[in-house]
Amino acid sequence: MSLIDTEVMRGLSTQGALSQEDKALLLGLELSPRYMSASEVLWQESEDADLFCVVKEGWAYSYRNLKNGSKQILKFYLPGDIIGIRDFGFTRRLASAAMINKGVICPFSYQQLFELFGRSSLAAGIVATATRQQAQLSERLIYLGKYAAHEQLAHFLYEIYLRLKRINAVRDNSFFMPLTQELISDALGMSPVHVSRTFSMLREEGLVIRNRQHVKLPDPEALARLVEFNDSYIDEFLPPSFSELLKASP
Amino acid sequence: MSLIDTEVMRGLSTQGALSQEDKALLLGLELSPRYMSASEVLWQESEDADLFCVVKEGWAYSYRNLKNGSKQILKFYLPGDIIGIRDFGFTRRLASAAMINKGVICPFSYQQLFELFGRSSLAAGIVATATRQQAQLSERLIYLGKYAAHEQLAHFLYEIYLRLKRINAVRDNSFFMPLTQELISDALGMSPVHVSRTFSMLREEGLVIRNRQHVKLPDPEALARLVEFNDSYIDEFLPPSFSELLKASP
DNA sequence: TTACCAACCTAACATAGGTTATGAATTACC
DNA sequence: GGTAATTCATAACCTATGTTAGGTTGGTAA
Repeated sequence: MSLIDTEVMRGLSTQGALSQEDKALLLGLELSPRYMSASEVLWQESEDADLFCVVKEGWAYSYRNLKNGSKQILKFYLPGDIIGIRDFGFTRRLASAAMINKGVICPFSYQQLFELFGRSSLAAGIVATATRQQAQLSERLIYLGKYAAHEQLAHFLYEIYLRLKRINAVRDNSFFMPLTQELISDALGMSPVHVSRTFSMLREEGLVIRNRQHVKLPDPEALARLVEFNDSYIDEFLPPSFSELLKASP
Repeated sequence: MSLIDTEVMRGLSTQGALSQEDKALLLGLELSPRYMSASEVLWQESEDADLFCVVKEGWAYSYRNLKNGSKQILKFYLPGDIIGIRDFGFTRRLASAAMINKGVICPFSYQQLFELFGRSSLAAGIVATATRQQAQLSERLIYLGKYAAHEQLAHFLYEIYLRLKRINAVRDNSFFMPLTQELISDALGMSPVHVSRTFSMLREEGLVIRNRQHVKLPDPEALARLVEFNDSYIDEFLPPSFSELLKASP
């Protein structure tokens, strides 16, 4: 069983348009398979990310450990699935990964993937963008799953705050946010009434001052501590391999 | 303000490695900006997907309308963000998108993006894979946000069922699933006890028969109806532009 | 000014799901 | 084979959040 049988190849092959050259290229990427035991860890959150894997046998999953001791599973991987492509575009793993039962995985290095992209650094950039958006989505998934309403809202506001700061739209810890509580409720999956209640709570604790579309976070760091915010998914630099590639391009 | 100021460019520019040629290429992609009013819809779910947009002014958001009349917001987009890249790799929109307040957006066609990828159909394949994974994640997000436990579990099981069917691992509506209820609870964000309760419920309704790692769905379609399953995100063919590109490659 | 409407707040009540606990069934390990 | 450790089922109780409802505020238009 080779990469030909994986998800990518299935996608490409259904169109009957994969050249022999491409197939050879892909097979060239294939490193030696690894035999994994049940529960064996593929990688841990925040380790260096330099490869992805095709799951050949067995089931695996990716997950994040939460501060309260529990964990949120992001995805289960079945035979033929690719695991680890999510971190392509980041220097470090955003989530841990482990086997469920015993199986076989086949690793591929990101470096080789970069080379596939050839001279177009733009392609890599687009991929990085898509990847980042996915990372933000994962972050939200985690908060929806396991946190209380006030933690969700705090996380949400702090994320908006960081994203606005990047584009210089924050002045004196205040910013413009054209969202109604109803919109926020649709985003966080809670009722509008509870959004209001939760804002009141945060206000009483002096964490958020809100007047219609004007929001002030008197102590952003306190908010961040409340939610144990991990901002690497918002603002990370490109990994070294990216910049190497970019500098090499004419 | 041009694409240079967007997320992609920020990422690439921080490394100081974007060639004049690349910049010119990007600027060439830029179509004429569109002035949008508040609440104006960019596109609706399941429309043809053929472009993405850079939000230049104003806020926007992507969302899915749910069967119960409410909606789940997937993401808010601030000035400088790219909206619609999520659907790259699909023929149709997976979510709707609309403005929040008035603003300006700048559309780019997918077709041009494909051409950027140049001759490497593999690059496009990798992107498509990453995109699909993101789509599955979004689907989960929606279920975490707005649905009751039995709907979440039904959706989860039906998704596993479909993914296993693709790789021929389903026999007589039965399949092997090496997950404990605890793992499932970590994935769905509910307590293990409630997973058990919910399995009991589904069993009593004759929808799911489960014996340890052996699962049978006597009537998969009934399950699918229960959750109004949209399987386009699992099993979609590549869009026409992809196959054109692939056939054109030597 | 007046009327109207959307956004928001707060309260009272209902309920889905969390928590804790106990026992039964399976599986893993000596 | 026997013992321990998982996994699962079910029950009793509790709490966070949903629901319904009524009132306040602020903006907008006639």
